[in-house]
Amino acid sequence: MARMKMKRVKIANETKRKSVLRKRTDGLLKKTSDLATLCDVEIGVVIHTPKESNATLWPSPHDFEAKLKKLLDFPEIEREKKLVIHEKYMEKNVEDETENLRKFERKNDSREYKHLINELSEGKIINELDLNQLNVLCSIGPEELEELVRREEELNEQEVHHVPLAPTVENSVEPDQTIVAASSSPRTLARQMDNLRTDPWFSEIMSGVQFDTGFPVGSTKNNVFPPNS
Amino acid sequence: MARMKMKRVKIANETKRKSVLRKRTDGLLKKTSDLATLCDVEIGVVIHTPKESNATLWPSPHDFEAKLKKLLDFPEIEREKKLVIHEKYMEKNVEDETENLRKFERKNDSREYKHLINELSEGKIINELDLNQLNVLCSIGPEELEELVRREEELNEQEVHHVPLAPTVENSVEPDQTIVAASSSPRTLARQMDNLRTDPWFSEIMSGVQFDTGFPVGSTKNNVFPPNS
DNA sequence: ATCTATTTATAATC
DNA sequence: TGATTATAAATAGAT
Repeated sequence: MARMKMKRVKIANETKRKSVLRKRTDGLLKKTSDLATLCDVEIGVVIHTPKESNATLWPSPHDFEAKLKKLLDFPEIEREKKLVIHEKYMEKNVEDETENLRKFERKNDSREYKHLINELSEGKIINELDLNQLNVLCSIGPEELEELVRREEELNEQEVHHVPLAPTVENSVEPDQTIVAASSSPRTLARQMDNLRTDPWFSEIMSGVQFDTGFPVGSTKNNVFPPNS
Repeated sequence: MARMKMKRVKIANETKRKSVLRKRTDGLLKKTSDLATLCDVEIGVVIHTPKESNATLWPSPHDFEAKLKKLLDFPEIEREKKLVIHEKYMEKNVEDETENLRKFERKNDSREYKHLINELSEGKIINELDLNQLNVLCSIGPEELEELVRREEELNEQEVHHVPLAPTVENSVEPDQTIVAASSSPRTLARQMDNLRTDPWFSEIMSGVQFDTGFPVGSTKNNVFPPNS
């Protein structure tokens, strides 16, 4: 930022890292404060340094708690529907922007989703797909969906229950790079997909990606920000 | 910031305010991401627009929830954390500082927690208590807890299910402005309290306050709460 | 959504 | 730690 452009990787030198943490935390919280004031929104921030045994909360612990409570006290389902995410700056997703774009450019490549359909037919569960694959999944049209259903039925005739259609959520693993589509009740793959496509929460996620990459997934209107605005 | 220096007050024009919200949220989350990467820290951000029924979470809702769950559901892992507040950019906290201190001064007043026990016995749920009351709650010792349990049991014998230990969420009434107390599973009051007392997240909050105000809640060393930490 | 003139944030240095 | 300052980033207003 100053004097020199920094690489977006963990700072090796510990002293420097701590210095940067202090300065940037100040900066971040100032911006946070400004945003909260200017736009009349409530913001909570928690910064936690794993190795150090402390966390920074913004605003005060009391207010932070209140904000969280507001959020957490919504029933889970309702809460999910209210969430809008910014994938743009996902943690550890900084790697290669080019690679990202390249992947997204293929999203309309029919071969891509046909391959996906194959994988899905063969039992790959939606939970295992990465964001890009989910993105491709979104571009699957009605015809392809029908095909998917057909192939699924074929498979089911041959070997019932072989396909793990109702994956359980694995809480013990932290799927940071993976969006997990959790279903509480068993569904067929096609049903699962359809649910996914019409799930507002998922829509939000995908539209968030869309916004970030500039590659529309669904509707182009009012996706990322305040749905009610 | 550009073209003109802005006043640090709520932007009157709504269109402009929303525009600024969008832009600055992007900026804030980019800085958040940078900080998390550069300094290898975990950061959670929630931006909530009171009148809108959604919130922006960083990182993804999934990861954000995972982080929270870590704090809330797995006490044993995060035991020894101490909160540090940044007062620099605290939201309007000046006014009630005195009030805060005054309340904390009473924390060791036994009458205070006996009154609380009364209220609790009468069905007041923990979620409804404010931070100061929770603070008092913390100073309740084993004997008092037992008494609390006794009284609770008495009440339960007399009128089962009358005490709203597990309130339902009222979604139809603008929950954005209200702190809704929801428990996913019914608990006894004593259990609830015990959970609270051993909840590291809560501990953090309380010790953070302690740290913040300079008024020790419990011991000045480590935490207010039961060892294990 | 894009484009600059400016304001901010901050990396390096002391 | 706390300043200083040259430079990178963010962004207000206009398009």
